[in-house]
Amino acid sequence: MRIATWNINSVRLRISHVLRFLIEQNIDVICLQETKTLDEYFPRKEFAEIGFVNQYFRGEKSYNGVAILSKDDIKEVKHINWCGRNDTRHIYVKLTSNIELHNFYVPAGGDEPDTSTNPKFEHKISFLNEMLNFFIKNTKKNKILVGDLNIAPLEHDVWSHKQLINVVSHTPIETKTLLEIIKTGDWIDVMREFVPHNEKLYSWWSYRNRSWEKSNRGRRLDHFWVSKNLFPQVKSGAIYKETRSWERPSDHVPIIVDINI
DNA sequence: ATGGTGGAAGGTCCA
Repeated sequence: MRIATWNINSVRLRISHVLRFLIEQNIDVICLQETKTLDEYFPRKEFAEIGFVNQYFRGEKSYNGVAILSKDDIKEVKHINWCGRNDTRHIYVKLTSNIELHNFYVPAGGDEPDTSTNPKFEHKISFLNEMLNFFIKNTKKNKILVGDLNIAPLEHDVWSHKQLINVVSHTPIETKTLLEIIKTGDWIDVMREFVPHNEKLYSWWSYRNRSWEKSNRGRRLDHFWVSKNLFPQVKSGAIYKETRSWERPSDHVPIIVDINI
């Protein structure tokens, strides 16, 4: 089974990109973040026409929004309202193989990395602490967690560890908490099993840099984790950078993982 | 130190 995750920054604007990607890469299950549309406007028909007939999504106008679309049946769908907000940042399903697949869009956190002055950063840290507590209690096997987690946890997940150490997405409180979630939840950070920790690895390049590819000031904000027991079944993991060069791209690129299930 | 761009909006917030 080939599972992908992608923050597409508007599913309606980017529908042709997503369809092209799904077809060209022969994806079976796609997890989207930042769909940015109400459910009534979600492009159901376009996805169904290329085989993604099982569609589960939660969206809102302008902000957030997550979706899990699958060619194969899905057994159940749920979500959690993290931090007591109904803000469409999470959805999870049970695949027919009984694997629980979580799709997250973690708050970006605003500019100032100070929980006492910046409510957005406070929200992000609270969200992470709730994730930590949830996955400490929920240590079942057969889980996958993907999404835009808006944190680049390792030194070489950013173009300059030194210059970004006080920039939201790479501050110690964020990276420490994310690594703690991985550790206590018994997760495997799949992409870092395929790319050594001393090599740069990014999934996002800012729109604010026109020559994004040449300057290559990226960050690894998007993630694909599997519970430890599943990792032997993972056959490949790749960040599909090509989409960043497509016309009017998302600032994030997809991750593709092949897993025998 | 600042601003750079893009998306949903149709002003302004968010990333």
